[in-house]
Amino acid sequence: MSGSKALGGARRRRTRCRRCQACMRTECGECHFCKDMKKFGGPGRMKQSCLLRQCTAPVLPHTAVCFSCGEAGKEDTVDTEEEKFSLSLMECTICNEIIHPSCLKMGKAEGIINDEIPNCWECPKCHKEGKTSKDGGDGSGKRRMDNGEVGRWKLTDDPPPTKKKPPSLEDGGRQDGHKRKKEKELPQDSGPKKKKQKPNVSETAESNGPNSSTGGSQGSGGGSNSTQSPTSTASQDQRSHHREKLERFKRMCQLLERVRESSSSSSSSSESDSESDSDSPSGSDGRRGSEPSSPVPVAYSNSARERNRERDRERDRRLAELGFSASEDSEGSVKEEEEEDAVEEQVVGDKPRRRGEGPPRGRKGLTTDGNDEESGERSRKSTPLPPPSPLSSTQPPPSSGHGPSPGSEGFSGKRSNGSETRNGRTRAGVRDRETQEKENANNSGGSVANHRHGTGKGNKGNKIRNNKQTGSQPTSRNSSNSSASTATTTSNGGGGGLLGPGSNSSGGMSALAASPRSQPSRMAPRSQMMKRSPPAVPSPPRPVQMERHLVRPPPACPEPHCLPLDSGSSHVMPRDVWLRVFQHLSQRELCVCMRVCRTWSRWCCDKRLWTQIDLSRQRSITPPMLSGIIRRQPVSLNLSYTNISKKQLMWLINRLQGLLELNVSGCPWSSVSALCQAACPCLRLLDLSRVEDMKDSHLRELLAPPTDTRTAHGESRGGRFQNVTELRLAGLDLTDVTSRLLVRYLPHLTKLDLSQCGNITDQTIHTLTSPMSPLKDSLAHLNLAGKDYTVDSLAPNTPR
DNA sequence: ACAAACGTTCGT
DNA sequence: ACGAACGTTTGT
Repeated sequence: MSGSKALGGARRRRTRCRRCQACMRTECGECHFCKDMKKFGGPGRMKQSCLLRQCTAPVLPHTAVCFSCGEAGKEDTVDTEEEKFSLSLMECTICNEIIHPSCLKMGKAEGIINDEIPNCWECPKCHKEGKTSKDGGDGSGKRRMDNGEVGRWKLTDDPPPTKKKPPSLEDGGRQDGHKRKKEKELPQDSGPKKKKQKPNVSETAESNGPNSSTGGSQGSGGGSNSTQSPTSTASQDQRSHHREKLERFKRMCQLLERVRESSSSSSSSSESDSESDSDSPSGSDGRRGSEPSSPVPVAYSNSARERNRERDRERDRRLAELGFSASEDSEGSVKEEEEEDAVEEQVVGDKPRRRGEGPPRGRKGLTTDGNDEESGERSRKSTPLPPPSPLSSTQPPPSSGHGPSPGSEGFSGKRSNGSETRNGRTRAGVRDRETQEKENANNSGGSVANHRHGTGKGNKGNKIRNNKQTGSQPTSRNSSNSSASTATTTSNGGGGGLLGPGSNSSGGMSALAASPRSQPSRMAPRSQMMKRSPPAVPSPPRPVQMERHLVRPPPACPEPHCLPLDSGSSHVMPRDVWLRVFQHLSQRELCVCMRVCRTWSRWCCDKRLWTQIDLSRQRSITPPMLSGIIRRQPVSLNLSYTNISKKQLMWLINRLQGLLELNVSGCPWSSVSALCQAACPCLRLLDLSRVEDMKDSHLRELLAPPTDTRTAHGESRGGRFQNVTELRLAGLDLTDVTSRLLVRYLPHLTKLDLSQCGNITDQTIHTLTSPMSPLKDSLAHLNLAGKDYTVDSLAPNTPR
């Protein structure tokens, strides 16, 4: 049973935070999982939560307790972030142990905090041993997941498979025996419980496992000897488990995408933030504090006691090994940052790092996310996405956006959340800053990874540094990474989480912001990261698939209001003034600025500076670019003449619920068709000019409401883009059929561009201006250039 | 005790 | 690699 526990404690499954937007949302009733629910008329076999309700910051259950002292998280009892961090329960992604940083003998500073998930880190012990997620130390050579992903966050890992139990249940209910049952369970039918072959193994494992494993060698990884074989089996298993988790996430993400349509109501993006709830866990804290020592987890039922004993023993051993002690903290240890920072900072002059407390703690930061993700993606797989490409292309430097609050509609809401997120993050976030920063950095770097973590392989050594760097100054990190220190990291993800694969990544960044050209490198990614706060995203471990990653928009975290100088004083120009200056810079230039110093990096991520993102004519749209876009949550996105794939576009659109303007002109219909499965409730401007192979039928698919009525949730009836007021269809091979579609599905159209549409005739004009047309009054601008029309047709209502 | 839903395993 | 199924864990 508890096999899993081998590690630290039992592995605890995480539960929803209940605070993030996703958690607060209602079931869509349309996704696969909802449809499976009995409440929606399904069989109830899948037992999965609605795709739109996937918690972005799953927390440790209230029953989770410290492996060392057996008590729950107590962060609520203290005020400072540091203390909160020390008293909160942290779950190691590698060994799965859940412990109070303050109960570690080793310096807690050595741990690498994973911002993406609350209360998640790579414990000092594992970190020290080099176990990274990936590499693991485990020695494993084992399989681990392959990717290394492992590292990332896992929610829980252990497979508890153990339990066997067949009790059984429900089955009866199940009617049917689904296949599985049949097979395994056959014997009993009713009972079905499936599986569990493991019993044998597992049992042994469990029973023994723990012992053996734990005791034996590993101790889960973690602890015990990691050195030794840390995980040998256990670790491996765990990893695999991790992997699975990750995969799940991916799936979810994918599903989300698919589902999205329906979801119109809420958007994914928004979620982002909120989650952090960092505390959530904390919330949990409250939980029991009881259990003194017995670490044993609740869960185990059966042999629990015995196990417990064993566990205790193991625990002790492990602790001993680890050097845990009941209370020591060692915060002190931090040190490191310096190096890293040094580089970057020097460059700029920023110095900020310490803001927090002396030792930087925070590592994390989410900062990286975007990058991380990206990198992660790449590194890991690339499958889905197109290969990273060099951004180089020509691209116009976009002008910077400025719109003040633009994003508003969509975003605002979301963003606001973002802030929450922070809060949530608090843990992370807060800590971050202080303590965590360092850690974060790691994370971030790594974080980016969580997923990355694993990836981070390279990191290990660097981790801290990187992390810190990243964490602390996201942006800078990039630079640093790329440039300086980094090299090392860079290679893998190390450094990068950010960039990930070196070249690409850099490219990515640049792409986003600047586009390829010159700056090749660095910047971009991180910039977004800056935000640091957003913790949790469930990021999919996997690198590649974009889908999985949930890229959260940068939280609006509190930013420094002044620019600290080396002298210790602050620059005379306050943030507001600097922002005014930044508003006059192009995206590319902003990217450059972000590399200057941590403070600038953060300032340059101000949403107001990125309301418009122009990636037109970029040869390739890379994962980093995509996540960079998501993080910035632009109000206006120009993807014209890019080779963005359908999958990428779908991924993007589903995460930009606040997008007001979208330009996909010149893109192939095969990609643009992604919009047929998306929900863009806020979209006001859609530019479909010169979309390759676009026909009337395609436009119908695009504008018509989702077939699913259900999905429609109401709005849809008006059509997927019913709120679009400006539509550009220049240069398309459309016929008069189109006009009927417009009249029917775009009732609020005020500007229409039909220039260079050779097959449009007077009929279109008549349709648009007929008494029955809602457009006869609303349409204020109509461009029919490049076409011959009769004066008469234009005469009537249509304003021209 | 129950509903929800997490994490794992199985079948394709 | 995916998606489905389902045991088990969590929170009420």
